[in-house]
Amino acid sequence: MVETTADSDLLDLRKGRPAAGQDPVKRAQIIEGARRVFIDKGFEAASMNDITREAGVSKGTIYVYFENKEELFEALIEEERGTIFKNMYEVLDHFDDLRKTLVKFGTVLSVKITSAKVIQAQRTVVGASDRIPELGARFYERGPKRGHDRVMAFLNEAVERGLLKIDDVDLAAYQFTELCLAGLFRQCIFSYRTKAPSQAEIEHIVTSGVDVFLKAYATEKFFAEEKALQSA
Amino acid sequence: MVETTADSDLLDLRKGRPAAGQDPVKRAQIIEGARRVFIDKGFEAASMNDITREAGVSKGTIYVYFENKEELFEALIEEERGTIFKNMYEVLDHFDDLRKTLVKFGTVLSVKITSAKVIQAQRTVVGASDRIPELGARFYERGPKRGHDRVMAFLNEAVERGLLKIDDVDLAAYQFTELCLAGLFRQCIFSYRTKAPSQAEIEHIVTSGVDVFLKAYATEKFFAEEKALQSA
Amino acid sequence: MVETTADSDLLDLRKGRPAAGQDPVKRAQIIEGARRVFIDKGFEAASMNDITREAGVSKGTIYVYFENKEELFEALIEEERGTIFKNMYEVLDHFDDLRKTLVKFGTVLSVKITSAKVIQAQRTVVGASDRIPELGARFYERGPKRGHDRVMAFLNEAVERGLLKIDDVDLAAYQFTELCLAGLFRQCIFSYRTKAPSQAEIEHIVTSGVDVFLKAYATEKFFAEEKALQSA
Amino acid sequence: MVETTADSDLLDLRKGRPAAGQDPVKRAQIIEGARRVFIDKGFEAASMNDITREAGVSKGTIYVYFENKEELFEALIEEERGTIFKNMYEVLDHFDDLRKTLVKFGTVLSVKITSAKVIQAQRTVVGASDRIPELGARFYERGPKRGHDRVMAFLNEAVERGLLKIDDVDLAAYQFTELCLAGLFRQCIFSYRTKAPSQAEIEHIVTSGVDVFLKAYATEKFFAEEKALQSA
DNA sequence: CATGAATGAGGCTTCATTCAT
DNA sequence: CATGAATGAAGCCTCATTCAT
Repeated sequence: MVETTADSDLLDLRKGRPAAGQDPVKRAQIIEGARRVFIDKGFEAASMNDITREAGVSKGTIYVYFENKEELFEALIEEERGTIFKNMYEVLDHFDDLRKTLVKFGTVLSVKITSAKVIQAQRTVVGASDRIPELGARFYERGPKRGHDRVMAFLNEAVERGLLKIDDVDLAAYQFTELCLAGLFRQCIFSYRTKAPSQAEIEHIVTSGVDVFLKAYATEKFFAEEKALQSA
Repeated sequence: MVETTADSDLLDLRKGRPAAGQDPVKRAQIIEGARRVFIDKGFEAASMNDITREAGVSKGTIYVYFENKEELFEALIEEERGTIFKNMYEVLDHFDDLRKTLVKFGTVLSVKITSAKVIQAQRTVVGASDRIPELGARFYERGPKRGHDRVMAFLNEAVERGLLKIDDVDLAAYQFTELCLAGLFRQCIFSYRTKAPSQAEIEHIVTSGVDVFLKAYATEKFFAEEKALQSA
Repeated sequence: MVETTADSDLLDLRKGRPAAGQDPVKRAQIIEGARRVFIDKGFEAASMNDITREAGVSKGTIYVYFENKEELFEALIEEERGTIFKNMYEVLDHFDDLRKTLVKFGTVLSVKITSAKVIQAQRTVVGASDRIPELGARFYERGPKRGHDRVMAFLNEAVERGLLKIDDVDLAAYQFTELCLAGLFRQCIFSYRTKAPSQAEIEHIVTSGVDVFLKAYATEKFFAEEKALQSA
Repeated sequence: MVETTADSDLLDLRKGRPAAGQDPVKRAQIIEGARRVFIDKGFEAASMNDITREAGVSKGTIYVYFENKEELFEALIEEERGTIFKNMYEVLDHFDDLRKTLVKFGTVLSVKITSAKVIQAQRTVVGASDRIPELGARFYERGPKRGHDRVMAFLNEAVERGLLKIDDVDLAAYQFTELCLAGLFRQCIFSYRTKAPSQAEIEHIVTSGVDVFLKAYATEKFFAEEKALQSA
């Protein structure tokens, strides 16, 4: 699925100047300025003047492209969400070695979610979720929730192949994700960790998480196949 | 452990008449007003006037007790943290039946962390963590982190008793906690869930989480004892 | 008398291609849009964007035809004045039965001046008269004042015919006009009346007004003739 | 009837500082600044900054005393109305010589309504009546309308005394007022006249107006008494 | 020439903080 | 000391006007 800026396909690329609020370059420029300011200061503390300065556009122009501060913020968050979760689930597309796939995906997930940029964006969303609850809900629904569905689909396939035995796949998918993040998310989002975990740390956590997950849900068949593979 | 207002030990009790900002009753009154307003509206949207009204104190008085809005907010968060995490770990104090204890503790933890009030408080902290990173760090360190240490201690005891076999107890403690929350925390904090999970749901999640945890870490001895107990 | 756009005689028609701001159709189009917006919202609250939209012309084009917002407004008011007072005095052109003529004219005058559209236009002019005093002055001079002159001329003729006896015809003309409006103008312009008076009400007022006027100024001759006419 | 600033009687004059938005001196100060600016520029063109400067109070203070710009404006207009129409009708209180009383009252009325200050205030009200129709309506109702009622009462008394014979006293009252203003109001409000009419001019108009009025409505009895009085 | 996107000064309003009472 | 009226900087947003296309 391709994540693009909303409406971008409506833009006519005829010669001449684009219509008001239609120039994708300028829109991107505004969003980029907004990103720097909003992500850095949060919704309330960010001022439209700051964004104006950072984006290098005039105040009036921003208001041609976005109705008001809140809408600009929401557009930014949508963008961020698109960027963050893009390409995150490709690993799950080709069913290969189960353990390896889980580790690989868990690592990608963990690295992404705990990267400095993404944490800051999530912090911004959380901070604004009180004033604009739908914002956080939409972010979660179109971001983490979709990822969760992909994980469920993947686990279901593994069940069908007789490699896993799971009563509640929905719950198991959550468990898997949490095992891969094991504390990192909360630490990061509360600024307890001020920088992203190292690759090594993440690998350690994910390997262990997958291990726990498989010990709980893998079938005899899975372990037999794995043993066979290793002795080969 | 005694939970007191931060800095309270810095207050000097020299002389007879209490110095400015020394009356603990008035202080509590201010904090209580601040709680209602800050938790409800978030840091930026809350106005000192709101707090004044809610606390029933004059503006000047607030400024005697707290340097400024930010400091008042920080003091409130300290208080909240104390309230939230108090009495949360008592279950772990008496080592009894392992599975039961884990389920009991996991339930308490999950209920607490996902309760509407606590989620809102955490959202407020997260939202402010960009502007005041130490705030979130301190919150995490004195709240969740301490809990984590208690869990570690508990797991270590179980290991010593030969009931669990764990390589990395620190990591296992995180895994346990996350298994008990399985997705709930993120769902709540992003306002995807707008109300706290039901008791039944939490029990389902915790039971399953403990199960996974024990399948991964429990020893033969543990299972044998458990079987014996059940057949008794 | 030819009512044209003010200044129209200043437009030079030199050369072949019409100079900037010369196309009278486009000019009318702009004025028409301006009318709808200015009359509806008043000078300050009307935005050039509104006018642009309403007139179906681009902003740049408006600024070719009119120096700025104020000048456009003044041009519009000139137009309005022309429209309002055109054909208002025809009744006075043919000297016929005095009382009937006065009633007929008074009615036309009263209906016109108190019609919703005209009241709104006058309100707009009055509201702008502080900022642009000449605007109101010109409006009055070329509108009501000219009407007043026509009334004076008519009264003079009646005096010459021996039907009226008037010391100060100028004053009498004002008195006549005011008697025909008897309170309506002030009520309308202050929005105390929110809709135009009914035909019946106006007729009642005008009939009475003319009666008062004639009792004060008509000669014996007039009354004798009138009596003769009635008994015939 | 005493016209005072709204709520002024609620002010407690206890020692110390007055409550927020309660200090009548400051309130008057703000209104005075608002008067200068609003009356001079009209509602829309006046800026709160102008008023701030003119009143010598800070912006915040204005907003303690008045909800917003519109409310401040309305308060000002109420004040103005009170000031304008105060003491205007005292002449009618003691029934004395009819013609003299009418002339005296007509003069007071005419002088007042056409004074520069009052005209400007009325212009401001008219200009704002499009945006805030109730404002103009209230102004008219509590100002000119009340005056009209007083005139009606006076005329009724004269009718009862057998000095006047009037079918429609309501209409006659309007006619009387208009005869006393004979064109002046419209001339002033449209800025055709840029300064108030002279005392002599007003006397001329009013004398003539009363003459017309009496010729139309006075009884034989009135003229007989008047004749008797003069020959005495 | 017409267009309308862009500008940025300036409008109304809020609110953390101060300080006279 | 407590109070809360006053301050004024700064926030969001509008709109007359310009000028590149």
